[in-house]
Amino acid sequence: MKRIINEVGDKLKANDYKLTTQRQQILEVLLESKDQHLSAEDIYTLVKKKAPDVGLATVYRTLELFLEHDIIHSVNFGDGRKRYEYGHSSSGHHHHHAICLNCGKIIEINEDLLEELEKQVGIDYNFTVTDHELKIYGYCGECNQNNK
Amino acid sequence: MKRIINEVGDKLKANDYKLTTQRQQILEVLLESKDQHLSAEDIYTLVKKKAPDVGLATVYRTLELFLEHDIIHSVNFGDGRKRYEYGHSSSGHHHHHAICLNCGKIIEINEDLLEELEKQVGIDYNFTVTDHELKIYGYCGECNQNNK
DNA sequence: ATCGATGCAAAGGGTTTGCAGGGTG
DNA sequence: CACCCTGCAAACCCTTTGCATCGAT
Repeated sequence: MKRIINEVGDKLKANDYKLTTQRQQILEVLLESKDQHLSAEDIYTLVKKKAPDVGLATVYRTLELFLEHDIIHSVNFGDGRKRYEYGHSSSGHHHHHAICLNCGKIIEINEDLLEELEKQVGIDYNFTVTDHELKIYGYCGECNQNNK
Repeated sequence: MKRIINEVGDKLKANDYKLTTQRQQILEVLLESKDQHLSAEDIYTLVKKKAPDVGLATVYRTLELFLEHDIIHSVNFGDGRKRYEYGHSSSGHHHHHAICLNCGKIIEINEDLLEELEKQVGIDYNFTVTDHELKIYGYCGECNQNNK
């Protein structure tokens, strides 16, 4: 984790931004909760445990900064708030989300069968694809079980 | 269009809801603007042309009602407001959206190469898929042109 | 000493809700 | 006349912004 923090620090410094204490703490929270899909408020609460004086505005401003520098990316599950995850979208990581309509659980999907579709879209619609986001809705195994 | 309106009316009546004048007008706006990705406010403005007395709350409540009855579905492009389209998601229609990061244009994608992925997810994650939503980000032909 | 970064509180934008009045069966 | 539906305004939630202060070069 230390390594990642340093990398982020360097990336920011390269663009004349600082990795301040608060920013580092926010980054730490994100790294400690990978694949948790935290909202800004979630992050705020977690950071407050380390640094009670942090402000919600700082969290928002930091997330914005991280987004601009491709340090994190955001996902929108349509529940009115954005979620944030460490890692940039263009890294080829490309994981998707399956959302259970019953319990709300979010499952990471690591298949990536979309290369072909991306290529096709580029050709058919003259569109240069830089990223994609796939959400799959349905019912998870547990909820299926319980509804039987 | 008349036919669709009647169908919707029947569907609502079957569940003890009425297709009131306002609801019908909202439905008409949605039918007249297919593939336009209207926000609630957009719809409100358009309905106001037909019926200046309509309230924004009614638009929201009607959209909610239509959503519950699978008459429309909503998409979230991450710009802070939901968009609404006539048609339910489980109809096999399944069109996707390509969003230009420069001009914001939204292009309908009608390919559907996701069946295979859906099947795989069902097997690998024990997840019953009912719907999916794909957003493709990048640059449209026009914006590519102009940036050269 | 400068200039970005922070915390607080207020403002903003989209959506929801409480309530009293209106319409329909 | 009962009950749903409506319009209005206020409330709500998440996010952004203004401003004075703080902190690191």
